Amino acid sequence: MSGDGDDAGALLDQPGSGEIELVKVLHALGDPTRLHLLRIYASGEQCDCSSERLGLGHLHKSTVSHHMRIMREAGITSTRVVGRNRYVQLRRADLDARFPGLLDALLKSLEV
Amino acid sequence: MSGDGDDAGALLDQPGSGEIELVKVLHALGDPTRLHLLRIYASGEQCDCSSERLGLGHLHKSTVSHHMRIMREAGITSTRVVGRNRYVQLRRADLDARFPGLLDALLKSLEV
DNA sequence: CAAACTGTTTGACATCCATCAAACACTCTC
DNA sequence: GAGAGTGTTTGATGGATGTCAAACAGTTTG
Repeated sequence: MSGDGDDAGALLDQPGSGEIELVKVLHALGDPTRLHLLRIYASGEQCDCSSERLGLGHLHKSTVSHHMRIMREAGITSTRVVGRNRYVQLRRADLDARFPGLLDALLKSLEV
Repeated sequence: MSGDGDDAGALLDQPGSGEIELVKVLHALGDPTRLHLLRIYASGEQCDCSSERLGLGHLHKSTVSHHMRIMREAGITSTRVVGRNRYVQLRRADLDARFPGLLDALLKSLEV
């Protein structure tokens, strides 16, 4: 059923847009797997955590969950719980507001 | 004396401008001390490693040397040996060429 | 309700990392 | 050349990290 009123799913805990710390963002992205995830989410994907589109088939599901948490707690992504799935999304507006130009520069750098 | 012909000092080993890897740069900057160093060097300083202007008096000199190496091997800084001093400098042009806009965005984000 | 599904949590483990301390290498100065 | 100065290298150590595996929790379906 639909639960207790949230028709779009509940949002997992995450830092407020003004609380995102640069050093945590950089630390989170200083890992190949999470940098790969940034690329995926930036392409507009909003897929669940076990999607094949993530390209993480070589990692255990608990490891993927671990990376998801790091990115969410750093303020890079937001996670919405819908049913038994988690939909992860890039916090593009929040990141742009806090660190103008950074995300765009990072995404452009990823293409190199 | 002047040594063997290098009047500006020898350059320590560093990756070529085309070999700088984004994930290594982000990993290097995902640390409070090194992010602090980035801010110092970006201000145009080109001081030796034990300068009080680095604001690292609380760290052992070998620890500072360790951070210097991480940043140099990531391609963020270049180190020139002059006499018994090491002059460290931000590789602004190389970083801009490889990752356009990234350094500016990072420095602007540091002001927040 | 039972079974399947999705993802988290906990534990274990090997590795990496930031830090300090001591020894070393190199350079400058006396 | 002896001593001082600057920074690196090596070793040690405690803490963080990435990974897997197993157990668990919530949800959907039969």
